Amino acid sequence: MSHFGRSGPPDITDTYSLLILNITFRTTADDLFPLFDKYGKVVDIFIPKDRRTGDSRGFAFVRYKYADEAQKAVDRLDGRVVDGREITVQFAKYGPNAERIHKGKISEPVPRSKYRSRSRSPRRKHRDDYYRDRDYRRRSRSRSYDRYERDRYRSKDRAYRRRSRSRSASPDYPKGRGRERYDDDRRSNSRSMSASPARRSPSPRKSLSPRKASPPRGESADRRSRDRRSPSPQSVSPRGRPADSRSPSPRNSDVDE
DNA sequence: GTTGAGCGTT
Repeated sequence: MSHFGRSGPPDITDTYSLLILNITFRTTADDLFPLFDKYGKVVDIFIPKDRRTGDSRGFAFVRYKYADEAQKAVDRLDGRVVDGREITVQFAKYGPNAERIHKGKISEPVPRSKYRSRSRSPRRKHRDDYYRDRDYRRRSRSRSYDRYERDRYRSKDRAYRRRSRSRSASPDYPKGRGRERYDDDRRSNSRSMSASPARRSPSPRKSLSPRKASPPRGESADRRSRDRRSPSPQSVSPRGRPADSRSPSPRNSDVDE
């Protein structure tokens, strides 16, 4: 959402995106706009928000009209304290205009600024090392929203990932166990769908009227109807993965992208 | 109400 009032990405014909990291969770585009607009022509500012709470994720994207201005903003705003937090400004690596960056001469976001000491962020080195790993995985998965949303939705996963990368980078798990858990999840999922534990009545035998007593056939039909086709691509089943090796169903091209 | 490595929307 741009704070310009438009829906979706505006004109990205000749815009350079900057990634703003380390911003506060309360910082909005309105707060960043005047700051970045001072150093150049800001086309649009976009701050990803969580799907659940709608709160900022802690980083923002600022699109500049010209590269030189963007570069200047990076040098000027990188390390600037905003709302009591030191933000990190750098060129966006991935995005709708990533090609533009590659085509341009800014393909190297490496801090060549000699006039600025980078000794304030020792964390940068770590991120640089992780960049290739994450990049490789991202490219391999070819933009998977299911995994992305799953990771974002489970705060526990986030903490785990954070810790794992900070301590040891070898979160290897036995494959056999994974398979077992997968089977269990599948069965559990199927069971939960039919039983509806979330809204299960305390006494389904007595409370419900005999007529209203749901016939097992109706529920089953409903469940299968939903199971066959995902109601919405956004709310895909948490553990429900599309085609699997054990599911010999002919996949269509509509599922992919 | 919390959290702090990261990469984006109709």
